[in-house]
Amino acid sequence: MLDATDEKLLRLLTANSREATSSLARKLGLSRSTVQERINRLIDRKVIAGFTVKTHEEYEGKLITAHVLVSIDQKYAQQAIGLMKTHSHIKTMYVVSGAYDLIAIVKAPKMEEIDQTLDFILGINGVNKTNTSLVLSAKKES
Amino acid sequence: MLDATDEKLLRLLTANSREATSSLARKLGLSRSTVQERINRLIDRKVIAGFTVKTHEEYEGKLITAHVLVSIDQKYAQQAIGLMKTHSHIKTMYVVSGAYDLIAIVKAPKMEEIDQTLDFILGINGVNKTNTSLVLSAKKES
DNA sequence: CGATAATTCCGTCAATTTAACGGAAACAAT
DNA sequence: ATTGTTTCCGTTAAATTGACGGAATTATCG
Repeated sequence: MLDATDEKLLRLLTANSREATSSLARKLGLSRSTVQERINRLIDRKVIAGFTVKTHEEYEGKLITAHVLVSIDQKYAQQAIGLMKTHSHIKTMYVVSGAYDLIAIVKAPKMEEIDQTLDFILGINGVNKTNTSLVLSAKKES
Repeated sequence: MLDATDEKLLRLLTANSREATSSLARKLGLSRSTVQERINRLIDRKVIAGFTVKTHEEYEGKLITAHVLVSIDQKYAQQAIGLMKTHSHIKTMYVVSGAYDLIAIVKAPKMEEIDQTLDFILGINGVNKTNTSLVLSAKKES
């Protein structure tokens, strides 16, 4: 579907969508018109939906984020997921396979609330283990 | 902080960050150079963090996603992060505190490529342990 | 295999856009 | 009124773009 050049182009545009087509072309070792066509193709093929701004969200930026891996007894899984869904600081949840069963992305303005959310998760019936990683910084954002 | 013009400009750029400065200027009723300055000011004032690509969820949706927790020797950390940044299937990276040091979000269309990416990560100097969770489904998305 | 179609690529030209100035208004703060 | 700051503008040479037609490469199929 996407060849290596498309992916590199996509990465460059993701890093800076305002970079001039000519500049992209130089970095990709292609002619400017080719890059132009590739971008148009990516748009036509619905790979690229558009170009936008990344804002330093005063709000989002100030939130503390934690990735919480959760291990749950299979028979309590649905119930636990249902409960966690309702918690306001649990922003995203992924059902996964691996050493854990669920990844919960927790965001809150204060560490105290992150703590309380972790306590909430640990208190849920069927949850037997968690592993929390506090996000210090994002090195690459898509 | 932001005047009405800045907000309108921000809205235009959010809709299409690749729009030419001249075109923005016409829509805003300002000279091109003024708009250029305003954009630079927005960047300097940390309102705009960057310009990026919006991808279609249909495309994103077809990708297999894995959350990879990575444990790295502190002294190799920067080097490892630099290397991982360049890998096309590593879409996002968080520096974290906890049992691991880094979380890499890996996305690829085929399981094989996920595998290869994990091998790539494990092969990096200083990486001593990883823990991979394959995303089966998202139960809640922010 | 060979012919044909489709895709990807490139160079080119005229028109537009950009970066980088210096200086004019507008606005505050004394 | 004066000084300083911010926002704005016009101007230039240099860079970039859009829009071609056609070459080179890859697929497709009879």
